[in-house]
Amino acid sequence: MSDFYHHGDLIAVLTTQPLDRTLDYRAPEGGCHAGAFVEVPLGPRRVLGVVWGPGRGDFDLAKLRHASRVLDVAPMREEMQDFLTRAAEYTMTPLSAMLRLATRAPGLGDPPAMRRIYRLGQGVPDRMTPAREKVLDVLRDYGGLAFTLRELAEMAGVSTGVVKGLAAQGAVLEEDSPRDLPFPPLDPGQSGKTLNEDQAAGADALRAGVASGRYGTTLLRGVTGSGKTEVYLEAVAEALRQGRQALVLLPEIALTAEFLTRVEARFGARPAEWHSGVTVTERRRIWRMVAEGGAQLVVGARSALFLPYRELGLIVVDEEHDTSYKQEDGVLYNARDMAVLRAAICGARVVLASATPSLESWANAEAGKYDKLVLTDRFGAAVLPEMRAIDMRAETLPTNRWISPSLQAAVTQRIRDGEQALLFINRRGYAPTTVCRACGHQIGCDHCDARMVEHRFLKRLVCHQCGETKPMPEICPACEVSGKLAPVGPGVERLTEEAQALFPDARIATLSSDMYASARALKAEIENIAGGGADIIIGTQLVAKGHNFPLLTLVGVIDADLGLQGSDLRAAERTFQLMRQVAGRAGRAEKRGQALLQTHQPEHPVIRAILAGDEEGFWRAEAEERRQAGVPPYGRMAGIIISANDAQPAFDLGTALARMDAPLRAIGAQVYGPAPAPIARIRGRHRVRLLVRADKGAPLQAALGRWLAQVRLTGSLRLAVDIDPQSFY
DNA sequence: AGCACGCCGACT
DNA sequence: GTCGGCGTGCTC
Repeated sequence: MSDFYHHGDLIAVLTTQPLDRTLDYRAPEGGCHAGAFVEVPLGPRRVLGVVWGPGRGDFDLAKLRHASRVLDVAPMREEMQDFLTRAAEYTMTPLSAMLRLATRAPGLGDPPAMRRIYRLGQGVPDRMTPAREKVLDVLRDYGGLAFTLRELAEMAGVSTGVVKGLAAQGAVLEEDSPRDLPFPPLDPGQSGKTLNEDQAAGADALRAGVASGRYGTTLLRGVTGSGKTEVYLEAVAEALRQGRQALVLLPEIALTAEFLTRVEARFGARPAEWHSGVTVTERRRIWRMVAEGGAQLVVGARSALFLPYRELGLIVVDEEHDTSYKQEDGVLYNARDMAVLRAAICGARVVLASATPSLESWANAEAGKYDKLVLTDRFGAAVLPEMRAIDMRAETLPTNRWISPSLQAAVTQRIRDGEQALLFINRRGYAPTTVCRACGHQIGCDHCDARMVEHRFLKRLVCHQCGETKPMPEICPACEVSGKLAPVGPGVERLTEEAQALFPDARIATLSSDMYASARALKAEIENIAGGGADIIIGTQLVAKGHNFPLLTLVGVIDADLGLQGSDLRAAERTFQLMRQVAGRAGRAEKRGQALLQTHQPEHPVIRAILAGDEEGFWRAEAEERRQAGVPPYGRMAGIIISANDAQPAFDLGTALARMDAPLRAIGAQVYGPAPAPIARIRGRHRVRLLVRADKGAPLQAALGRWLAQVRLTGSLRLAVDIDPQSFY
């Protein structure tokens, strides 16, 4: 805490308001440290800000106002300021928007909140009643622990009045305690699962990395069931031993529950859990405890990267290839890349874990920028599934049927043997399109350009883009003929219908995120299935994400060609990852599994690489194509999204920008477009996209800055830069 | 982000 | 004449 500003000193404050610079203020009464969270007057309001440094001095001194007060939270550390600054520069996002990500905790300005808790007292109640007895029993059972009024009443099965009555007589003690309690300590000394030779060597390497106390990234590769989690938990243990904090990022909230259980088994307590589903009070507690050191391990979604860690020693990015690490609205950032940036700034280690790494990470490891660790052995006797293509050109299928006779026979066999089969289709709903057989009209969303997807389960049409729903119309909205609207193509619900017809005696479970009211209901169903509660599982992408089904020995991929078409440069990579991931489901336990891919192009290089299990071959071929084309990771790309209330001004601005491309040409970059953006209309706004490609070492952001500074946005025009865009089609 | 200021069409 | 639409600019 070297930089201290005395009352009245000139300070620069970064506020959460969307101003792309700091504002000068005078230091508040009592002074403040650099990094202090302060409340400052701005126009008629008071807003949250951080003391970023000494004032710039370029504003009329007479107009300067004083910061109102210093908030009662730990000041932002210099490394966090660095991180936000560099993340803002990289993503070309205003710094204030980055600060908003870092202050997404409610009640930051409030004094530490207290709450009333109840514990066992010495007093004896005048009269003992059954209800009172129940309350005292609960407190005795939990030896000395204290609970809130509601918790205690609920546990005892009595009304809160009973607890109050006991408190009035001293049989129960009423106390005030801070609401934001530290998390229970994790014990790295407990022994974890027994590791095999391969895993033990991996764990040693990761531990040594953490112990070095210096930045470094390790790509941890291991097929499903190879014990990746156990291995990187040893790196977490080492960070805890060093007294440093650890962060584990997971791509999907649905995965956290299972992971938390594993952490509890390894370290004896549950870590802090951070994602959008966590309550407001819990978020506040986590934010404060992370800053004060009362949380050693955080498990969460990408936004956990912006918590105020005091002493971060390790970041694990699990399933690092997962596309949901890329934030696609608001601040556009890739949590995997930001994790590496953050670690580099604060001297932490990064572990990127995946069975099927992204090509970016694979290339970084090949180039020696990342360490490489490969886990090969699987637990127990299970081996990789046998993978085979079903050539759909040779199968005879009636219209509106998608399960081939070959796949049907394989499923029947597995059920007969008392095993489970999974049918994978990456499409939610009943049918992806609804077409009028009278006029050919396809029902689209009124707000977007996306097609509406029929969901029979919800009895509505749903737009998967904006979430808009409407009832299924009786008559065609175009030609007004009634009764001619027909579903086209398969979705997970329609596949379930087909499976019910083909396997009438089988117990069929459908796993699709929109069919469960809550994450808890979904988790319960997953557990039920894992315990043998179904013979056939029909699922979307959801099942590709790490759940463990011990009885599952057959995976049938309904449409392995989905994702191969299109000009998306990552299509092949994603298809490969998805197939490997799904295929990894089968045969995790003792039985040898099988994966069957229904495809119309069994000779396609991606399908062949999957079938051959030739990962290195796939990556090398794909890497070479990208190198030739000069695209990521062998070149740099940025998307420019221009949006407006009407399509024309957006297109005009795009065209104008494409013409004035001198700043881009100066660094050897090219512009493509304008073209309608991947989603040409969102919530009534029209979107146009330009793509910029540059060579690997080119100063892309600086050139983009000079290029875009040439235009001014008027009216409803908005412009957003997407560095390293994920979708190209 | 808010909020004020300011410049043009529809109303009392 | 004035009320109010929102497009533009400022906030230390």
